[in-house]
Amino acid sequence: MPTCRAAAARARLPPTGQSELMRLSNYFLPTLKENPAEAQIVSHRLMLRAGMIRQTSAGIYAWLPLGHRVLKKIEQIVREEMDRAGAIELLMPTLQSADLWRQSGRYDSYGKEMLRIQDRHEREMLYGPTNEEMITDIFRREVKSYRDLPRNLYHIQWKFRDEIRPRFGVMRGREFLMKDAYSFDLDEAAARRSYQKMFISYLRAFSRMGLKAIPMAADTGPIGGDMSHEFIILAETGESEVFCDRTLVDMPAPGDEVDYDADLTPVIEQRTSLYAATDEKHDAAKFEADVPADNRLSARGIEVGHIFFFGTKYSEPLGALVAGPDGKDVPVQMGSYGIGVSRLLGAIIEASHDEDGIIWPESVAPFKVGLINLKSGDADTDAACAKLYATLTKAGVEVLYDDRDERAGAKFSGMDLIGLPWQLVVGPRGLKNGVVELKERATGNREELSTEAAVKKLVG
RNA sequence: CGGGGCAUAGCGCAGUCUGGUAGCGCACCUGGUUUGGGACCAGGGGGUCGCAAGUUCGAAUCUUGCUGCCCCGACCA
Repeated sequence: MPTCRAAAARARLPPTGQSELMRLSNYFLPTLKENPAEAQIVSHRLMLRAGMIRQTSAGIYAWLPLGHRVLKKIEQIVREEMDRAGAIELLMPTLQSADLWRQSGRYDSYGKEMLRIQDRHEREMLYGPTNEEMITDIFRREVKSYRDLPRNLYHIQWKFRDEIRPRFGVMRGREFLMKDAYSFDLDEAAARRSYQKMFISYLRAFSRMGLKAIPMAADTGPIGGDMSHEFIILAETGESEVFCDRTLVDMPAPGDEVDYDADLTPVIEQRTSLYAATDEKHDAAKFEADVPADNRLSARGIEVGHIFFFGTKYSEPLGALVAGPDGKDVPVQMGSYGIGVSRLLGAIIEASHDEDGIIWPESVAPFKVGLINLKSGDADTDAACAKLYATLTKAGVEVLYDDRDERAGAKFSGMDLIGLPWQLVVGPRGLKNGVVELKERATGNREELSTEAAVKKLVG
């Protein structure tokens, strides 16, 4: 009965992602005490120091285990919010054929940012900087009728744009992970609804990551109108100058009760009626006329998402036609919606850190709890830690256990650096009195509790 | 792509001007003392000084070329 044996073997494996390997003594977390010279901004420095990434070429990074965990968390939040809004996940390749791009006319117009490659047959290929052509191609082959609309297809895939000057770590890398969604509708009114769904979905996704993202009017290119927004996180190190009504900053995102089938216009107008623009779209006169002086906020921001409607820009040249109710073929109305997944790590750190290190919002933290054994080798302390580790892990709490034979100070500062939301500190002195210490990274608040109370607090 | 800078041990740097065969701090290894906020003592390992050519008795150091990385600008999720 080989199947049974296999099942039994599988049952003995630890649950996904959580095992004894999450002991720091056999994990892979190369932290740095000093700042690498090449890192200029705080998020880049902290990501290097916290052992999250290492640069392999200009603007190209390897994701070390800690960084990889955060990347996956962010990716998952984006995925859940896309799915909730009715988008459908697929996965397109990173390498594309030049032919498609010739059809859309972008092969020549895209310029040197596009990384062009030849295969062994000297066929022209490219490493995709985006996927409008490819998704349109996939769509046009299969969808012929308005009855199959609307559809919104997305993937989360690595992109490459050969930036002239990559900088700021993962905020402006050449290779980056991006979620890009593409909507297909019969007419512009329907396309507007698709756009609105993404708008709401973005507000929710960023909010779940602990970010205050502000939608700002963006350039719509040849189409015009109000159908393009950038989602901006305010940060000193942001690349663009932004202007908006202060009210927008703390406006809460739509909650779980949001109904994507209902009319979303009021929710969106609540935001778009207030002034918000990046420097390219900024109109100083309008800003002063529309926004009371006290509410005028001019700051710097990081673009973490961009949504836009572009109508038939690709469907027409690529021949993505569907039959309407009248039986006549029309090009589909399309929109595309990007989120810079890898860039978000930098953005979150820019928005959430202090002089000691990163402060992860719980939803994207690589682990929820850092368990600190203050005296590895001490039988009682080891036993207490092992028990806490097992209990928490069993309850589904992600724990990174620092069981190394290091001094207390090194463990404290290391944990502060990597920024896990909670530090559970266990030492012989406390155990003698039946207590452990729980420190909240964000506030620095510490409290002494019984192990049971600490577990309850972390599990609850 | 234009302007500027840097390249010496895993990280941060000195040594280059004035050529004589490589050093400091952190990290790492061994032993000991320590142990509640990045310890101390002693010993030790690790470098074709980015690459190539040239000048010279001799090059990390001078010359030329190349490469990589960083900063400022134009461009972008």
